[in-house]
Amino acid sequence: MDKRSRQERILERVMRDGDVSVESLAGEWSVSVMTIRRDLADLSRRGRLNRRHGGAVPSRSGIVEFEFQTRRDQCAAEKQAIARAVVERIQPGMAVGLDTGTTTLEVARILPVDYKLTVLTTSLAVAAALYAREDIEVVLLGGNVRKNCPDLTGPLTESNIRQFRMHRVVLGADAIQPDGIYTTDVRIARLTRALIANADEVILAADHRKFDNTAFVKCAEWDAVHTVVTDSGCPAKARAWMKKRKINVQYVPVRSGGSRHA
Amino acid sequence: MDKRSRQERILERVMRDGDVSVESLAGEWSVSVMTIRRDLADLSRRGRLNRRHGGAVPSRSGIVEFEFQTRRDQCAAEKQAIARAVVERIQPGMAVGLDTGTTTLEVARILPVDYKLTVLTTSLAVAAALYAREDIEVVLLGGNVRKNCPDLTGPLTESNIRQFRMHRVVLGADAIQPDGIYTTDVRIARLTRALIANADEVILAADHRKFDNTAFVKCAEWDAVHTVVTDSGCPAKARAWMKKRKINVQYVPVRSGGSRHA
DNA sequence: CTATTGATGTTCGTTTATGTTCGATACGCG
DNA sequence: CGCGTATCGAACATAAACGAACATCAATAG
Repeated sequence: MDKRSRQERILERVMRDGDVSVESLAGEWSVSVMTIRRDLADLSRRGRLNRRHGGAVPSRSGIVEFEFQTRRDQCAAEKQAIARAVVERIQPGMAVGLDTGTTTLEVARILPVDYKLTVLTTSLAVAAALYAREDIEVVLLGGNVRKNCPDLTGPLTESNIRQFRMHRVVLGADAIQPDGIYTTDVRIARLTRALIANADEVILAADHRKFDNTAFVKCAEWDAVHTVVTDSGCPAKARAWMKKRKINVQYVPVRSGGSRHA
Repeated sequence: MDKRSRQERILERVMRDGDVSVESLAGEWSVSVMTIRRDLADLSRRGRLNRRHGGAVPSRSGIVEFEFQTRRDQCAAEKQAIARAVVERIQPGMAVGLDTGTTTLEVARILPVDYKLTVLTTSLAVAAALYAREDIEVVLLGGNVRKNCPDLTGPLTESNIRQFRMHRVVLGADAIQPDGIYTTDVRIARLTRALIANADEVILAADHRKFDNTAFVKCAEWDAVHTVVTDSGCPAKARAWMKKRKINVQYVPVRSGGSRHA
């Protein structure tokens, strides 16, 4: 148990139990009380909890609202396969806009080397993934950092997007319905519309689960989307209405065991 | 077992076990710990896992960590002391601009809780550090992600800065001379000037080593700086010319043995 | 064959994480 | 309020881990 994970666990316990004692924490991982004291001092300094004599209490008085992003990535294999199909639609030298989300993040991770791409994104995770890439120019579109989600939104982001024309824009989505694409956050929806308005070609990358989901905010009509890339788990019903509407869809085959070996 | 496949296996183990130690990995393929360390540094730089003292843990998508991969921070103690002095000059409700650099990052890390601050920054590290803070609104000023340094520069950043008026701006610097403040990157210098132009009060936070350094680009004249916060290791010569110029300086005491020059 | 390159191992000074000691401080109780 | 006890944190100590620099070896190119 290293320092960082121990501090995370301490936070979890503080949030769950309301208050914790130095002694009990020290016992839990068999470390000295001094180590725990240092952890608490650390966390307190960063505003994650409040120190008390003998222990600590949650920082926000009573309100426990810290969601740890423990939710595992459900369709990891599908997303990787989709990402591979998406990058085939990206040519060297292009300016590519990457939306926020785990699927687009997967796209960022497997962008081919030496394509001399310019990537524009609102996602801090995408920026982090591409940060070390010498061959890619990364433009982070400024804005307000969203809580509980590592990305940028707001009027600044919108006006920034309008300054760039992109050859490709890769969109994620929370829900896909016959009447359009949906997301759960109105701020994200505004950005999605801005991205679409400034893209030559819009690619929607979404695993099959998105076809069963519902979400609040419509962020695009179908005529704005040029290509949909999804996996072969896409329900027949969805395939039917997409075919009917002549939507250009690519179904990526996914092996049930996931992708092995490279 | 070549490097590439070994790194893939490392990733598999990190994902499966949740965390791994350098030692155990080294044992697994009978390679030196240095090789594993290099592998982990590699993978960490690409965002595939997060480094921990003694090993590594999975990088959960949604958690962003930017780290300065530059050389070890030499004046860590001084910077922390300086940061403490800087935050005393920040009041609740303020809009604070934080320049890029390790000193300003330290300021971000110890910003008091429940000050309801708005922090504007060009530093991805600062944004990542404040990301979890519910009580702070973080605005990341968009721009091009600089290579080898987790921050944003370029015309977009400059025009973004001009959209905000800040109560305080905390600057770092690479070199401090009698005729002004210097930095090594002309892009950063442009941003520094923009920040100064939009700030009510400019605080220069710099450890004593900066007074011995030299750098290429002048980014500010002395009349633009309202306060300098440095540590007590500041050379007498620098103290003299700052006094002569009536520059408002705060010398933060640093515990014994703080500075170990070569 | 030799020069070059990339991966790996080795050395060594530095940093980090943790434990221990001890005087100062805070708490609880009468 | 005063007292005893628990807790605190600065200072010191130590072992492990770290990474820069250098050395070595194998594969490859010229």
